[in-house]
Amino acid sequence: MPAREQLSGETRIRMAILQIPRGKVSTYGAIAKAAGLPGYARQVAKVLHRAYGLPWQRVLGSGGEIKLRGDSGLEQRFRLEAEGVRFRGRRVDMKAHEYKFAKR
DNA sequence: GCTTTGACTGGAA
DNA sequence: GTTCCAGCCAAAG
Repeated sequence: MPAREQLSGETRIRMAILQIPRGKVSTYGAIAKAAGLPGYARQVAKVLHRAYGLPWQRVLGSGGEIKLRGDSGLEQRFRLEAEGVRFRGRRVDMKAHEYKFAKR
């Protein structure tokens, strides 16, 4: 298999997102870092926007805040609650649901 | 190949 | 709580 360094940023980001288990969530910054690309939060957002087959609902902004607007935001919240994720106001209870990526 | 875009972040006021 | 600002940089057009 190819070394991680040869994979595109998009691919790495996708792999990181796919590691998030059901009932857990993560943030843009954390995913970028887990993908080996610290500071690429915006890239994560763009990949998610395409999100072919990715669990996009498990990705939140810093502090567990939903960054989507309108319907998408409501749907995200709805889907997460269906997985057992608890909300406090407009944020997810990160203390209970933040996913820590495995160490390389 | 240059310009725009982006579901961001963290700090300051 | 808020608004504003600068930084990050690949992917899309």
